[in-house]
Amino acid sequence: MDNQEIVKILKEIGIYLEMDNEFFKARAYEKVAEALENLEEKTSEIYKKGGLKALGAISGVGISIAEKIEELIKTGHLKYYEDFKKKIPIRLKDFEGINGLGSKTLKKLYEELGIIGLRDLEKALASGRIRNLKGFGIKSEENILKGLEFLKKIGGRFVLGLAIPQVREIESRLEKLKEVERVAVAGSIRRRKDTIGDADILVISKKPKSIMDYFISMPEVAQVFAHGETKSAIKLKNGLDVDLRVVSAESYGAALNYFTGSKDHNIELRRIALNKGYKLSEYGLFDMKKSPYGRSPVGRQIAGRTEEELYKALGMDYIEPELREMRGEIEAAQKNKLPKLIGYGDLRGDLQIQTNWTDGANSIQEMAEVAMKMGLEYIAITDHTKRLAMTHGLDEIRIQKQWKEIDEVNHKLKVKGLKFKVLKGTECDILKDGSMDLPGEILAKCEVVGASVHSLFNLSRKDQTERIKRAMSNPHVDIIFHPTGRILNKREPYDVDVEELIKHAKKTNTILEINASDRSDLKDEYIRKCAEAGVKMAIDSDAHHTSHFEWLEYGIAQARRGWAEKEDIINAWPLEKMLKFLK
DNA sequence: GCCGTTTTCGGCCCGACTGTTTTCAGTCG
Repeated sequence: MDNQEIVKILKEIGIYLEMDNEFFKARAYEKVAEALENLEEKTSEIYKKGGLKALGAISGVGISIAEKIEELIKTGHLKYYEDFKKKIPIRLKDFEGINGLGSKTLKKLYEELGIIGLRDLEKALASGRIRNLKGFGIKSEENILKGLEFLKKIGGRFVLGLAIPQVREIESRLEKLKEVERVAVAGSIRRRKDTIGDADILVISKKPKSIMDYFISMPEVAQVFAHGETKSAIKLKNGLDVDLRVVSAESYGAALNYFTGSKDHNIELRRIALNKGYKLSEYGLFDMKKSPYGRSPVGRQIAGRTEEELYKALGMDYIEPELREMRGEIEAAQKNKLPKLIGYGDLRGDLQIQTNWTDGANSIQEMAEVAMKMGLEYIAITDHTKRLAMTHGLDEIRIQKQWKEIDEVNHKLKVKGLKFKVLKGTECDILKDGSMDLPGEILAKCEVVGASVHSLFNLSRKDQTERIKRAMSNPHVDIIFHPTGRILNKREPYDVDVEELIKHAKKTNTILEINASDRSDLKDEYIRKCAEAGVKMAIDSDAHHTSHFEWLEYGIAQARRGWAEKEDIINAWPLEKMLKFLK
């Protein structure tokens, strides 16, 4: 049984416990589910190695839950869970993501109307049975109906790069309102998670009403969930949920911190505050002891105007939003041991770019001009190779012709007195056995050799790992592009032992790519492993169009989420140093 | 159900908004 299945069952137990008003037990199960979700190692492996004791070492796992996990791993079943299912046989997964349907409502819908799946729900809505339930009305029926529509249409999470432009557009329109003093985007967007569930926007204002009225009546609004003086929530026509909160300047830092999350990070901060005799809320950090009136229920505000003073008052260094995932950042901040993250302006080059020689839209010259405007100092042209026939991939002859064009572009730049450099590169296909799609003598003449898997995604884990390791061992291969092959919301990664790849990258001095497009590959956890292992990485746009250089920002964001510093990223280095490092 | 230097019992983050209510439960983040 893999982690995902265990996580799903633990989460469902949490929902069942909520139905029985066992909130703290529910939270205990949820916490373990979250811990397992972030676990690299398989839970079954942990159990195999260390038994119940090793399970108990996982954060939040005590005797009771450890035994339940043991039962799941050993037998594939869990009586405790199945008893819940017998009592209330709802397909909980069906209702995930429908706004407004929580555990209590689901229980009621089952007990009163026998609803166990989406189809039952649709029928009940159509026949008007829901609006006649006690505690329900026309509005509740409408809300469920709308939630259902969106679940069918979109369902799930947005890729960061798709959500950010739209949210920034709303942000800039809010900024122009005269009642608005300041706007900030918080939530998982500020943490730059690679996919996001919704958007949170904060506004400082003393006159919230007109801002809220504007917000809920924007042309792209599809549905209004909430419309209050300090909080409003909407769904956009494209399915993205956006929350807007109005806060005061005194509370801005505390509110920004609170609405940025992550939830677990916030809970830990609040716990630390409590231990110090403080209370932390989105309104600020309050000292409950030192109130002039003794132990007042309000307390005296000691921080909250800025995030910086908040972290300081809690006795730790400022933590960048990208790190706030409860992956050791609080402990590191307490010990002054946070990494100095690579900055958003630190990239000097881009080492994966396609042009109209293959499946790109623009010429080498055009790509170079825009890259220069973006502030880069060098790019590598890395068109596909012949194996990828649908892109008209380059063979030995055509790539040499391309080199001539690159020489011409470089010459023109030089004549103009520009320092910008275009490098000769390739995105060479890795064949089934790990050999390369272009001969060694051609690769030897490329300045940057990237190697990619574009075929046979379903090889066994062992074969896929060996295939890529062999490519790494090739004396010409500098970088493995998009090492796990995933595409956000579209394609799962192929089965490959990334830890083994990281080890072999270290051994062979091969660079692993952080692909900044919607592949977001490597992902943050692997980036952190690379940084820890001393494996260097490259953040590349994988641009197929001049507009795609903007994606680099998302690649840097993921690198930061992986605790990467400037020294870990070779294209944050000056050209000479970078070239010297390549094989 | 978990956990611990306020510790083995008694807490567990905390507040806004909605819809259906005559005072609040449910949901969300």
